[in-house]
Amino acid sequence: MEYRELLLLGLLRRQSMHGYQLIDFIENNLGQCTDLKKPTAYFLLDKMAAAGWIRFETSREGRRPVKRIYSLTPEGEIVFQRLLRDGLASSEPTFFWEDVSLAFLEVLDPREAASLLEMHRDLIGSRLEKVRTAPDHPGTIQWMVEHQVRFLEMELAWTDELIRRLGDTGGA
Amino acid sequence: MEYRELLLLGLLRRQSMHGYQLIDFIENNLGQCTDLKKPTAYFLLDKMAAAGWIRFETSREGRRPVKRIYSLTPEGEIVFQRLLRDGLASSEPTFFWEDVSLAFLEVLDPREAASLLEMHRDLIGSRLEKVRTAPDHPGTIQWMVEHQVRFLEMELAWTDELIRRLGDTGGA
DNA sequence: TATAACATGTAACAAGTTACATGATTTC
DNA sequence: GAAATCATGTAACTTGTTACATGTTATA
Repeated sequence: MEYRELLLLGLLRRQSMHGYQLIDFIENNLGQCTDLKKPTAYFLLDKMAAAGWIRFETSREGRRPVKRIYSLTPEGEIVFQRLLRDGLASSEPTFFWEDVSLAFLEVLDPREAASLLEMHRDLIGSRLEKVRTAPDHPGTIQWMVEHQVRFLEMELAWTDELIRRLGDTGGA
Repeated sequence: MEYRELLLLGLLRRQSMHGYQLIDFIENNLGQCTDLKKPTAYFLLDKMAAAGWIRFETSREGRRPVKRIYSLTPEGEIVFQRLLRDGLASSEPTFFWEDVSLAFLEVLDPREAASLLEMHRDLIGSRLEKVRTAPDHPGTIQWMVEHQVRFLEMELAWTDELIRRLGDTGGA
């Protein structure tokens, strides 16, 4: 699924913007939920403009580099509607590659394993705090953030349980 | 992190095997938690053999293609131990790209959105059932599977709540 | 006056996937 | 005799990242 395209189309649908603005919004507001990098964004904007999904007007302030202000075309709206429906109804498997370490946990001394997992838990904890304390977003964008919170809470509880299990083994 | 390498090293550490056997085991036993494809596996085995992490003996049954039976070298053991510890203590952000659709949910009629989310939920439900009914695995490999179960349960509850929220909006 | 922010890109690389190629053996 | 399984790979492609390039304007 072309989620990056969907994201850009959806944001442009709400408001015409230039590339830098889009990237800035995504980094500052959705940085916890996405990771769309600058060159990727510019590349996709070019691609979608070539495909006729978006078009741009150029504008210039002072002698700064020319800005391209992108907006959705009618074809872009159709693509947006399609991607939105496809994305909602579908479900791609999520793999936790980090769990490969979990699979071989028994190799380590339970105490060392527990202390490593405590570092892991702390990292999750600080991410959770960051997402929780972030300012609210308008409309259903907030639901993206909420989902991330639920996920991190689950991860925290799960890691705590693993540490407890290791404690039971090690203490026995 | 080189989780695919860690997985192969860890499995070879428990038992020497040839490539096909490894891939077969991963597909049939860890198919719900990983997605290591055949060419990737063969490529990584070559790479790790060249790096001296594993070595192989060739064996042949009848006139079938020669098998390469891989086993860990002492250097491979060191790499395994390092990757294991790094992987356990670290934590990389998990992004839910599917949630981009969620961010623009308000665009749709709540009833249509709810029915699309119901399809999404059913897909998660059937995945959950599949993981739950899979046979148990020895040792901490089972923890990988358990984590996946926890995750899918969370996803199911979350999707159900979204559908309920949409119902509240639509009914009011 | 140096640094950060504004604004847009290119080029090279990395990782992994898909589709294809090869050929023997067992099972239906 | 056809299809599935055993066993190993190659080549081309896709996707996205990192590092680099360019030049302006506001801020410390």
